[in-house]
Amino acid sequence: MKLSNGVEWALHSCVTLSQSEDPVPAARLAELHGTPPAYLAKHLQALSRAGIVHSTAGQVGGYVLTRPAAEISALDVVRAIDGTEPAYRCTEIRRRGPLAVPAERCQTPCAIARAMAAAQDAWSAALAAITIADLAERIDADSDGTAMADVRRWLASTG
Amino acid sequence: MKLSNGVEWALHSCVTLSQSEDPVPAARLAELHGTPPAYLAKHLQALSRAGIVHSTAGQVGGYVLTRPAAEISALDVVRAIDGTEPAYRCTEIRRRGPLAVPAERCQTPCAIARAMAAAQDAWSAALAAITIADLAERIDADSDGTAMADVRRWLASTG
DNA sequence: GGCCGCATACTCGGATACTGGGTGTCCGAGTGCGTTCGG
DNA sequence: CCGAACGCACTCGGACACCCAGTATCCGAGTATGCGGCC
Repeated sequence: MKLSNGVEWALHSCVTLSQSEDPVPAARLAELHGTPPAYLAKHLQALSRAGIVHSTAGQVGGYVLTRPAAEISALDVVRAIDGTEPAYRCTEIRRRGPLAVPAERCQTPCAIARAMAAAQDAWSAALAAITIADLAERIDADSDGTAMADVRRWLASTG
Repeated sequence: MKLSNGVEWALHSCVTLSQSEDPVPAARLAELHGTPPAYLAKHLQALSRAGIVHSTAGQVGGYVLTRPAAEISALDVVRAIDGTEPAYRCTEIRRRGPLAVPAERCQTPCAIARAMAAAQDAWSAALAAITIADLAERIDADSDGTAMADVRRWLASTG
């Protein structure tokens, strides 16, 4: 099980966007995070499709969060990048082979699928409980309250 | 995020093995589950390397669980197949770019990495709480107590 | 001086190559059983 | 009749192709800005 690398970039980008009222171009986010600009842009498109960020074209265009950072969960971002499909997909092994279970007895999911789904729910719940605002606050705390101010200052500068 | 297909086969195989005292060849497990024999064998090798099953060669060889099914968690099986590496790997974005955090301030993991690790822990805990014996019991309950008996009967038959 | 139109530079968005891990398969090495031969 | 040696069939184990999703990149479409010209 491997999570796309873009998830990390998207989460950092959302935290950064939470510090700016004005649109921030993808190229600028890429510069700040030290990532390939074109590839980061691809993931930002996914965030846009998911309705997490709003994009504006033109000379002073860029990306802005569509709603307050406290209303965007880490789960929202992860699902936007990685998709909503669960990690475990039951292929209905029980309905194959010499001991195949007839279809009419497969109303409820396989017990193994239920266990895996419960684990996925626990994972999702943990991510749903964390918001972008929480992440920004914690990053700030890790740096004794200077990190987010530095980001705001850098975003305001002409680069 | 996508979980290897072999995880499903491995879990079903372990449940099946929990119903047999005698070694069960990979080909027989593949026949019961309707899976490609060679590919299933590959995953059983992983279970063997992880110490979950013991393999015996020779004419009446096959695979046997190394310990009671109640002492094998779903997490053990998943990790044997999928590896122990966490889904989210922090690439230390904070240490790159114009606002790079100096190394001496990176003693603790990034707040984002901590959040993702917490989610992974929740996922792992949910799987660790389920044993192969639990799964066998639930599958039996789903079938009104006939499934495991059918498996035992089929394994005992000469096929 | 104010307003309108246009060229411009910048932005996003999707379409296009490349690569690594998962998928699937095969054959060789090794082992325990059954048979057979000798005592 | 009993024991040991042999052959065998069956098993696992690792090494070898194939394919899709993630990785990375580029160029075209569209838009808000700023300037210049006109009234």
